[in-house]
Amino acid sequence: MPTGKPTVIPAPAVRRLSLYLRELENLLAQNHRTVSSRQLGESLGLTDAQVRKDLAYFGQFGHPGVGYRVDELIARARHILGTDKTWNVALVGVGNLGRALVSYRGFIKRGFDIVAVFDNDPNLTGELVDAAKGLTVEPMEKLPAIVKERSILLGILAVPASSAQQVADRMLAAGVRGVLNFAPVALRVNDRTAVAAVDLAVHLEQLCFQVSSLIKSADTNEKV
Amino acid sequence: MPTGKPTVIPAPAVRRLSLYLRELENLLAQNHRTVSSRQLGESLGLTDAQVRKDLAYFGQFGHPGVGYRVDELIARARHILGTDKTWNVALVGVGNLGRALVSYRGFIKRGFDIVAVFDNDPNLTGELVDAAKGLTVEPMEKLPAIVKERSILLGILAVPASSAQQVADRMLAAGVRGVLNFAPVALRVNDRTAVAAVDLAVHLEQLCFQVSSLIKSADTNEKV
DNA sequence: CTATGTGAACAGCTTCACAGCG
DNA sequence: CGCTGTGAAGCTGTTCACATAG
Repeated sequence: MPTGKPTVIPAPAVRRLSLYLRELENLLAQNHRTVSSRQLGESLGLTDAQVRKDLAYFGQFGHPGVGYRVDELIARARHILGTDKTWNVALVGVGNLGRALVSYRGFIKRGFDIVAVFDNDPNLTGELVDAAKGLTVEPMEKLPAIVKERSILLGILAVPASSAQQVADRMLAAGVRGVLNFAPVALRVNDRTAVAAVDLAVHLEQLCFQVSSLIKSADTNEKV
Repeated sequence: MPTGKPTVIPAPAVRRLSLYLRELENLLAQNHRTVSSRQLGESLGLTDAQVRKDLAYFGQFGHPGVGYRVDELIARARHILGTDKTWNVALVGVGNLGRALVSYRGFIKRGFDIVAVFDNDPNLTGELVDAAKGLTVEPMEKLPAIVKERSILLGILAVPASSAQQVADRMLAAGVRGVLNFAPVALRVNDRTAVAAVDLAVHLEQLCFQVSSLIKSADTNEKV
């Protein structure tokens, strides 16, 4: 028997799928029943062809002459991304950023529940970090037990760069399969594990480059 | 006279330049004098050819037989990205995330200084958000004056999705030329302005997709 | 002999344009 | 008609392989 889905999906298409999903949820909140590839593309700065091609990678769920049914497409996108069920997440590092992430409401809305919080600092152990959930800070020693107990597959790393690799290693040893890394270092992990990185300074830096380019080209046009 | 630098630089190369710079600063801290394209690539999961090609877009600053001088390359990369001088930044939205970003140490290290903080909520006005800098929360009405006064070109948006567009509009009207958007919506801006977006839930979602793929392919291999 | 810089080959992604369906 | 799905074309980015410099 040949493979059921032979096509390999381009990484950029997967990234955009998240954005489509976000936009679709906004549309649903505004009571839109259907949306065309043109509308969806416009709101994200993409062409209609791009949207159709992307969605076609994941299956055929458009309706010619009508567009895409919003609720249907949301369900499909969630299923493809894996967020049609809630994922339990562990967070390590109770600094300013860690605390903000624990109380960030956007996660639970999209299928992620931070169910355990760890820190190396014994002074923080037991501190209540989320009153609504009754979440308190656990010591790192408890990581393996809690990860297994609560079926945690995803981890958020909000520790300083200097300890990021070592904490990541402990997460993987405990059974975590995906790490969202906020520390400004590249992590080394085995090929059974996925890593996504968010470097806040890098994002500002990229913005800064874009702004510099804008300013420079404005100057040039002025002189011409 | 023809254009001095005819080549247009690929966006992925610019993104990677930030990562090279970060890695180079780590190397400098470890007292490395030079680095080869192979070494630099390995630490970031890239090929040596990719690194050389990227750096060549920005100029010729390698030394055949030796590699790249770390301090020299850092200076060049900073100059290209525009972070060889410090940028003043305004932050809007003093929620959990906003507070965490104000006290994030990673920004100043890389050339970004949050010099003003705003919030819509009058109850927050005057609150001290950064003791070291003596930064207090300003009301939105003061945005235009303070942006001009402190030569602010970059803004960080840490407000709810529902008010993000409107706050962005006010930032642009005040003279901000680049916006780093943490709200989960696509912003509409004029073409004189740059936007970079960080959607925390989207990053987790992408991670989740990768993990699902890993688990799925492991299952498949097991059966074969 | 080591390591860069770069044309040329290759791969992958995006855009085009249109057949086909509701 | 309107709008999707999709081969084919076009374009952009990556990898290769080697001339060249120290």
